[in-house]
Amino acid sequence: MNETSTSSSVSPSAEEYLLTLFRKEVGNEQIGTSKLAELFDVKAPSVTGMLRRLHKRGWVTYKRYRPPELTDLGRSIATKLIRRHRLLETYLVSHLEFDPDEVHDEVEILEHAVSDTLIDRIDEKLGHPAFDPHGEPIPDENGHSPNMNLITLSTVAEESSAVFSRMDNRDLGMKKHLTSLGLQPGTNLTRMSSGQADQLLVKAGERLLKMPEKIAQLIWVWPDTY
Amino acid sequence: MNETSTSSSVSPSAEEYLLTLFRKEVGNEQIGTSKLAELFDVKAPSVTGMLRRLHKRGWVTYKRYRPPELTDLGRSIATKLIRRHRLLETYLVSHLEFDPDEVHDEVEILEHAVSDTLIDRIDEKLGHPAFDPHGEPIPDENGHSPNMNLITLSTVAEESSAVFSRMDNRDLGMKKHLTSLGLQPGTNLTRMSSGQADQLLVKAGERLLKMPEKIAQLIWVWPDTY
DNA sequence: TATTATTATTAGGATATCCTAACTTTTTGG
DNA sequence: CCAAAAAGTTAGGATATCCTAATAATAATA
Ligand SMILES: [Mn+2]
Ligand SMILES: [Mn+2]
Ligand SMILES: [Mn+2]
Ligand SMILES: [Mn+2]
Repeated sequence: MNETSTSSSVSPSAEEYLLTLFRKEVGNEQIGTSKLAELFDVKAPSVTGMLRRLHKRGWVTYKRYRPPELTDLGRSIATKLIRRHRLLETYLVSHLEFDPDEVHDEVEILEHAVSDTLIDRIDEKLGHPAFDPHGEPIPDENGHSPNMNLITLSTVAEESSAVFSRMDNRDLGMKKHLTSLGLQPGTNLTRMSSGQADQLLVKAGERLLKMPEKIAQLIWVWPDTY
Repeated sequence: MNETSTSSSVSPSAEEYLLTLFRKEVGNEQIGTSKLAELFDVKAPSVTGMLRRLHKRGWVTYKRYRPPELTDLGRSIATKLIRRHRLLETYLVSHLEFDPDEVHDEVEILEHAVSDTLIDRIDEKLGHPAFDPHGEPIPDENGHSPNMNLITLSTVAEESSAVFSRMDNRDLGMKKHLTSLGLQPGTNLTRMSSGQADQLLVKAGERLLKMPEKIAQLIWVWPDTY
């Protein structure tokens, strides 16, 4: 049923490792025993032991004295965790007055305790956000990260159109503002020519909007390519 | 600093025991090894082992072959946990569309993972509620439960109103029945005069209900006092 | 009250996580 | 290229939780 079925349950500690390895992988970095030990505030032999267990479970490949790598299974677990983490951060910031800078520690623990059901409700409540309060992409239910080949509205050529995809949602005020103007994910936008340099003219459905260049730089769109 | 300082940290399992013992204590019940084992889905020797650890930590008194009792310290820890539990249930129901009947399992895990900060934010967001969605009292930050001068609906004078607070929730069937009639914790009820002795006439919102005296004896309400 | 049934404990192990001390491999830099 | 330094592993324990099998205490009942 579940394409990424876990088969055995993952402990919070194990989840922490997968999450960390995933983040390193995304950043094209590697991480060894002592860095992991420092990060988790444990001693090196504890890391060696955990890596052996993770390897036995099929979540990482591990050869002694070599930096560990995620397996496909491990990566799929990590992707789900990243989704949880980022949705939770987004929720705490937007619905519970957390500061983006203080939210991480709370979530580092919460992420291991919330059910899929709760995550789904939060996701809905948030309107399926694509980015967390730090601007990091939130993978969807299938583990796919939002397409990062998006361009900003400000780089769309005049007389071309594009589909509004997402905004840098670190700015809550802007989100409300744009929504009130009728700009939502999916809205088709056409950039019209405007005489001014620091101002765009954007057609959104019926509406014709004047938009400051600065705002347009924060709006990510799917260019109409063909 | 912390008047009920824990000194050592409490594991989720230990918390579960304290919570359970607290609930039994409130209900003037005792609970022994095998009931606890059944409740936690472990075998009896695991319970004995845990009770010895809890005793060593000073959270319960335990003499072999005798039912365990909370110490003052254990009770103060449990009270905080009850507060968390009930605030979380209240929040999930009122802000995340959880059904009162499905919320408990989620919270049973969450309660061990949320920080005091998050609990405070939730409490604020909810406006410092005194009762959870099941009508159970929520202790305040100091562990004091709201005054429960509840009376049964059957003792409410005719032509007086009261707020539905809780029902004897050992009877699941009745709960469903009342819910289907629109009676939930928080519902304002007015007892109308009815000619009959063993039957009440109750106005709940728009509805006018006939209710057997026996049922009314199981419904606890907050009388409209002024 | 004597016997039986129920309930609870002890003994002896397993697994997960973490530790210190001692040892090995890899990396570095002269 | 070879000896330190750095990084990583193994050996041997500790604690928390949980298990099965055997044993003991308490409660129920004839
Ligand atoms: Mn984070
Ligand atoms: Mn975490
Ligand atoms: Mn509950
Ligand atoms: Mn719990």
